[in-house]
Amino acid sequence: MSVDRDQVLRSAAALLTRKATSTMDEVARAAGISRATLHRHFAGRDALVRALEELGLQECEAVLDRSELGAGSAQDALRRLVKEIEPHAGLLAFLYTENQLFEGDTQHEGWARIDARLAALFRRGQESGEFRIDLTPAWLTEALYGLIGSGAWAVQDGRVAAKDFSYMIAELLIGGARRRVDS
Amino acid sequence: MSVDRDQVLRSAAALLTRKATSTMDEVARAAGISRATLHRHFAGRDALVRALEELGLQECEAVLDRSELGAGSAQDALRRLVKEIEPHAGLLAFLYTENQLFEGDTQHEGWARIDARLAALFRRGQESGEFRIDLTPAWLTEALYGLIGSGAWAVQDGRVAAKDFSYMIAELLIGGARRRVDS
DNA sequence: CCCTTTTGAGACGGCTTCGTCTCATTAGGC
DNA sequence: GCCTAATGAGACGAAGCCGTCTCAAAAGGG
Repeated sequence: MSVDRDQVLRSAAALLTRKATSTMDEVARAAGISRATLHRHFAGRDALVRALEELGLQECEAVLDRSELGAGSAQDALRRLVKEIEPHAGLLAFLYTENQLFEGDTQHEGWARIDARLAALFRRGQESGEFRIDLTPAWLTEALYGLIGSGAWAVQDGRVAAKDFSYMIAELLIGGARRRVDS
Repeated sequence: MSVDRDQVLRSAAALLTRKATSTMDEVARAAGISRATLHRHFAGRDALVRALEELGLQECEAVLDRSELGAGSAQDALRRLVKEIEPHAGLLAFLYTENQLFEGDTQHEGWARIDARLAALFRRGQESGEFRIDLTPAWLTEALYGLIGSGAWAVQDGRVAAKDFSYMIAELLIGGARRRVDS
């Protein structure tokens, strides 16, 4: 009988990804439970969003761990990362735009850790000579977030095929649109 | 005495860019007018957003015209485009995320025109051999929107210098992160 | 088979925002 | 200097959503 908190979170993530302004009632219905039960597990909307943020952080940390960003070439590490992060792209896109709403508020420190790990990957690529040095690691990190969000929305609306998601993102981020003469 | 409608729109755009959930009262105060006057010019919040969408569309069309996307190399055309669109990046970012909220609703047909013109640019680059053909024009268009949004937010939060905005976007989109061995 | 725990349904008040309205004030043309 | 039109300030009800509460029903363990 007891509600699976994690499953509620995941269904909430899926719904809020599609419609970021969903009400608590819609979130509850999507999870197949009543609004009362939803409130018993999450004190309020803020608590729900913060729990989603926590979930997103955990997923990201896990993805970063699995991707072994320190191994092999930075390019391949980045490809592994994008591939691994694909299942969580929707949640990430939601959290990314949600963060823009918290104007003055201090953001969760966990994101600083994620940002640092991503920036370190780009910096490693620059130091090894794989990546160009005129694009800052901070910007590449930001661009990665943006492309993940764009990709998630484009797939959701059918503008891009789901199977191409990780390829399109990784290739654009790594190689850009220009046709390569070398390699 | 009479209120300058266009100026109200622009201040609303600037505010909503920073805080997409601003109330009508905040929008009015930001424009230096009363809520009553704001309502005299825009029937409601929906009307305001739609007017902003119209403004964004006009700006985009104007930018596309000024950029002369058909002239010269596709790369240079894209660089001109990004440079020209910079002043409107905030409004674009707002409208881009706002569109995600209108789940089922049919979006303004004007965006289809913009999309088509952008996709045509990327297709031209592919046909001329400048751009790779494994990234679809639709995805490149989507990625351009995403990077503009990310860039606008990154500049707003101070993670990227404002002066680097167009360079970072155009270079990443065109050349990617990989270091080029050839020219 | 009973008893405890969890859930669902719904009601309730409160809060925020919206859209409308009124009325006094002010700006600016004539 | 008057007259008209626009504006500001504020009140008002309506609507939507939230958070809490109650109570009956259902589940599931012992």
